[in-house]
Amino acid sequence: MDISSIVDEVSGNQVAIPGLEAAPPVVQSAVGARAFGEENRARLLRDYFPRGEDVDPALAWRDVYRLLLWIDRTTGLAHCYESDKCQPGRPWYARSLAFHVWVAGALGVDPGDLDKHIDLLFRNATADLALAAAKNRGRLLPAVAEQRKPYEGMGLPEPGEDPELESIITGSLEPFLLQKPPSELLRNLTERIQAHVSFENKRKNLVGEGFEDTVAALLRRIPSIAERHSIFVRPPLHHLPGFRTPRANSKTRQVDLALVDNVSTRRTLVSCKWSVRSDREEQFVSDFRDYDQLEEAGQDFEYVLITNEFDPARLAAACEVRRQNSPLFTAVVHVNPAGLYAAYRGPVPQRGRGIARALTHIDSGRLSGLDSWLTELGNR
DNA sequence: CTAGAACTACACTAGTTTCC
DNA sequence: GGAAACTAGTGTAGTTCTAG
Repeated sequence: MDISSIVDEVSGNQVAIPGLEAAPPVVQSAVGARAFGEENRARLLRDYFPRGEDVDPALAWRDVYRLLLWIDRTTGLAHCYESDKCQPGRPWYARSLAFHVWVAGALGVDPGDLDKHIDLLFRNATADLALAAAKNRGRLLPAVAEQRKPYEGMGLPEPGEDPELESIITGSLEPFLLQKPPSELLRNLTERIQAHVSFENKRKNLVGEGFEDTVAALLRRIPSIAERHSIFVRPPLHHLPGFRTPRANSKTRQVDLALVDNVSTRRTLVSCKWSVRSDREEQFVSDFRDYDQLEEAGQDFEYVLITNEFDPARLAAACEVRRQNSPLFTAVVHVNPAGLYAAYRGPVPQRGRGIARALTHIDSGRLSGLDSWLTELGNR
């Protein structure tokens, strides 16, 4: 089937021009001990954005996906949902396919090349991490020798040894092997495989605050917003006007992101969550209650959720959750609802009550996109 | 009635930050 | 310098609900 026809169908107003954009290089550079730390993330973001260039609110979502979206290794497709539910044959595989094709088209790249154009933050950070790890390994070698010394000659396993994995490798390759590979080589191979797998587990440590940093970086590069607002990343609440310091023995409260309008002093507290779990929906309400209790100016403040969640039920729940007699969130913002459309509608008809609920919220504007939220913010 | 969707709850990994 | 505390998002399993 011709891919471009699907792209046209599901990508809405985004024009797909496969191969148009050159893949940005993954660069390695010197870094301190914390590859995923705030400082290194800030540096990676500075490197990513062209110096002195403004961000177009309508296209900001592209930067979010280029920086943060990743390929699920088990399916080879852009990640939009838990990997177990995305396995071939299961319902979310169809949605992942549709989303993958949509996002490639919307970014103007070939679906087969998408991996080279996204996940820049993590790929650069892990390159830095690998560098730091290589440095550390050599440093610890003398200590390792010292620790193992008393047990010399007892045939203790070497670090990194994984007999089961080794037997899988040798077992499946046996018909093609003239001889058993040297154990040194096998251990090296298993270590590399383990490192490869464990890299993926580190992603969650970057996505959380990395998403907050990315949104802040975008806000700062949109002149109509930046000129009018003070932008705070993970500020203690009492650093914002109109919020008091917590009592001596209670913890200081932080919020993911905050915007304060310099003219009207309107305050917007933002919760940035790449994805949402139902057991953390509770947290939205209790967070808000805490914020509300620290408010001392007697003024309303906005509470906004920015997310890339794809589960329709969770999105609908976020749109519908209430406190007292009004919606909890002033706005619920998805990185790009067109991606949701692509996944839910796709070439294969979708069923399910959650999807219908989520689509209602998109159509009504209750669930908005980063583009319209940023544009509206700039036009105030 | 049944398969799949939705929900719930907890486990897990691996990072940063804080405190001594 | 290192342990403990904290935080993030994801994995996963069991249960309940619901559309066809």
